Amino acid sequence: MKAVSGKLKYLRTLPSSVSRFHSLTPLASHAQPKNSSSSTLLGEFVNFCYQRDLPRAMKAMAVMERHGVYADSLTYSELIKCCLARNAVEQGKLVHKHVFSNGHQPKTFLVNILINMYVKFSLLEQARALFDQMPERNVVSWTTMISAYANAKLSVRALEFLVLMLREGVLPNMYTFSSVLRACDGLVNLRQLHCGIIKVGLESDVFVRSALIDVYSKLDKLKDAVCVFNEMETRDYVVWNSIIGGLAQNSDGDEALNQFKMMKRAGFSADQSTLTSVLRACTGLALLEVGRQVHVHVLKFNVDLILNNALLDMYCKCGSLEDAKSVFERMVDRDVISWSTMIAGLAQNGYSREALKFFDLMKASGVKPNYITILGVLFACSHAGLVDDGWYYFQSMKRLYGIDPGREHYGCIIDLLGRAGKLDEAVKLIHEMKCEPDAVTWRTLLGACRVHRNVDLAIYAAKQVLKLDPEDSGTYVLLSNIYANSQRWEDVSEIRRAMRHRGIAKEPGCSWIEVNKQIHAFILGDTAHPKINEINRGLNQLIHKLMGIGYVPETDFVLQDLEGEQRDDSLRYHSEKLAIVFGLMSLSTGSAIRIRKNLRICGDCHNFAKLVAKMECRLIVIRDPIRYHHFQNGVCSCGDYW
DNA sequence: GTAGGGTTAG
Repeated sequence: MKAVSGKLKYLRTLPSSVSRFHSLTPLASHAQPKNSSSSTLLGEFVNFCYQRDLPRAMKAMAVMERHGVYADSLTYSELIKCCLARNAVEQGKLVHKHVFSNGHQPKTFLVNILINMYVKFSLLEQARALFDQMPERNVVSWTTMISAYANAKLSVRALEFLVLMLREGVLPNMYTFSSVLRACDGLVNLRQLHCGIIKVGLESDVFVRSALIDVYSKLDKLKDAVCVFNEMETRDYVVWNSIIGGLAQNSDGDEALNQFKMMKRAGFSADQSTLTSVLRACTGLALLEVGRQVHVHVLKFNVDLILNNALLDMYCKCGSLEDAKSVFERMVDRDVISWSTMIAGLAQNGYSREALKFFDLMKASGVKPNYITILGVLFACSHAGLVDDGWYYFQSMKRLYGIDPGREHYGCIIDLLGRAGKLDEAVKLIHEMKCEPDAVTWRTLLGACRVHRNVDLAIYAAKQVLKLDPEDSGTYVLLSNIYANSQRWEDVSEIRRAMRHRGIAKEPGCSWIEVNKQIHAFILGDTAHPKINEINRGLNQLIHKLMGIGYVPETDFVLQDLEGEQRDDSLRYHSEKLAIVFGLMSLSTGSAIRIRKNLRICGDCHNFAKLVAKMECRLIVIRDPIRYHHFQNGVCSCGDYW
């Protein structure tokens, strides 16, 4: 065996030169390396690497190591790519050992690739060890580590590495910033980073911009996100997706849909991410018909799980469970989110038994429930008044599924006990909670007090709500009504004073209905709708007809008007009543009337909707901020508890 | 060789 000449070591072989080695006999397992020349050995190895023949390349590499033969960095990078593609962790480690085995320090380029390999194998410690040993680290070395930490949600470490990098005098590039932005979980850091980006002149990079848009919207700074978006001269489809996603996730569905139109106008077509966000916007706005239109485009991506989950949720939240079930049945894959969406969707829409059946099916299919799944299950129990089942699931969730009950789970049980009239037990549970009750917890109890007309406890619960959420106008109104009903005028004026002092005004009730893919909004006392006179006439006639079958407009609203619209002459014109009449006028006979509201539905409107549904033989679905009400044949799916 | 966007509750 001839000694290997220095020239041969780290011979630079470009991919275009691969053909040079094609004529060489491949290194068979029985080949005698002793008879092979160094160049033949190397040639075969290079060939195997570029052919992505991992087993043979690994064998050849072992032989080379025994003979002190080494290839060039580019060939090793091909081999590492091959290990990554095959998820061959052990082989990857051998390559690492091999390139360091001749006592030479490999090129920075190659070490960066090895670090990246460990990162992709989720072996962060190995990546870090390799990084620490490097005599020289360039921007790629630093960015690879920063990106790894950002992916692993180790935000502090990612930011720390940026600082260390700057201290070492390495200038971050657009890759560094788009990586580190993902690790940014505070506004102060974000503002600093944004300044840094502008300072080094990278603010026009599309990757950096889309990351900025994303982080600003995740930190609830939508205005800043929109600002970054508007300042852009060139936008690509990811930038569009970032802004549409940001808007949809921040409950600005209108603007998300608007930007989606602009995106199409700018010549970009929607991909899975775009459609997911558009569906989320439809979900928030309860736009069933627009959602159905989007569904047609979703069919192109029928194996995309996230997109299908968003579609499921859209149908559930728009109150069309038949569509949701049909999508669910056709899905190729279903994960815990698909099942949880169905369980919560069925429960919220009043199909508790079916929700629990889905939970059994989910377990049978081997999918493990998570925190949110159990919430849906408990919600289903509380909705159907299944006190024992609810308790069972609540008390066994830790043991069976390893999930600690959180505030929301307690909330479901408080609701369950409250619905069953067990108010004392509900209060006891609040005091026994392992986590601090919040405004939502107390509001849940307040809801139960409203249903069971427990004035003293309602006052107590309302005070607790206001301690934790002093801006909650609905609770002020409710408390003031309770005091008024008990002739406690001093307390009434105290509440009004507090409201004035804090600048809290009652939010006007608003209902939305979708007709011909257009949203029609009705606001209490608002006469802006072009057909308002016709609607008012229709409403008066309808009320007259309903009174004939026993409708008595309610006047006693204390403890009924939980966050609902005002109790006065305008009661007759509550926004959902206007929306129902408009629905009757505009939608074809027999089609469902679907309405979304910003406030809880009041007792009178609830009664009104039940009777209209019966008299007109219509399904009326009203989604308030908490619950869904399906009115059919004179009854509501909520069982008159909300 | 290093980078950006999407799903369940509240």
